[in-house]
Amino acid sequence: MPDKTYNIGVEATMDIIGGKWKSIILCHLRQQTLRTGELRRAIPQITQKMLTQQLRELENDGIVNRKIYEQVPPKVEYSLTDRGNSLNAILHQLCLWGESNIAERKSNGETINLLSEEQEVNS
Amino acid sequence: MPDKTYNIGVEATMDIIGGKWKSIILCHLRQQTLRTGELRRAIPQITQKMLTQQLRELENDGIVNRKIYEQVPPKVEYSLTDRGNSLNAILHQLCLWGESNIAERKSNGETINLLSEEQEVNS
DNA sequence: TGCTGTAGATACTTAAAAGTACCTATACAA
DNA sequence: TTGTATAGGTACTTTTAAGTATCTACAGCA
Repeated sequence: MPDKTYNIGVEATMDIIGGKWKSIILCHLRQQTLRTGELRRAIPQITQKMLTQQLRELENDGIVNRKIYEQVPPKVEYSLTDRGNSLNAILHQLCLWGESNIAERKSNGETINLLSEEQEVNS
Repeated sequence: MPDKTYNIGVEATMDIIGGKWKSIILCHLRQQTLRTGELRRAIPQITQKMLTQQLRELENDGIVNRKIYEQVPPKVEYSLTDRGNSLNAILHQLCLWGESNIAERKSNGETINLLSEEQEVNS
């Protein structure tokens, strides 16, 4: 796809963080390097295929680093690039906004939940 | 859809600003109230159907206000709610990040363009 | 010897998002 | 009287994103 044209900056940014998983993956990479399996366990609903696919795209966009340890069984670590870090600072604000927005809407009587790592649902 | 559960704040935020058009629409509503037609002209590629649909969803999420003037021909104005304004402050940063990211990538030899309202492509 | 964990790839299917086409109704201008 | 602008609605199709199932290869453990 040669020569992609955007009409506004946010369109370009959304091209990078859009979709169901990328923003979630990036938020988990905030402040820490994670192995593939650690990411997968941090985001239980994601499939191996989607995780790999999204990480590849983020790598191609220069947002995450992929470090391969040449050993068996394989070990691969993902971390944010400088560009990824600058983006993640804003993403973190979106994360905080989402949390307070949920709190606001819950106090309005809506039923929306944010699961913390602690309070798991045991149904 | 009763009882939606999110695992991380950014997931909830993306539920609101995700998709191809919403972030763009919101950025255009920054600092100004716009009529439907003004929005449509500001975002030439969007269709009437998508514009209306996305605005309805943003209204349901408490992000935009819809003010109907009971007159013929119809007049409808869209503006940001307080909640919309708090979200838009962050969205504006994503916009700026996108612009500088494009500049960065262009200096790297990639061909990506950001059209300002001035410099139209005359091919 | 067979099972688990590691990090993928690939073909295929399903679900969701976006786009197209065509419809309403009325005021105003040429 | 025909065309334009206003702000939509609705049925249908196409495109894109996401999900499912199954495959590789090797080390270490019981």
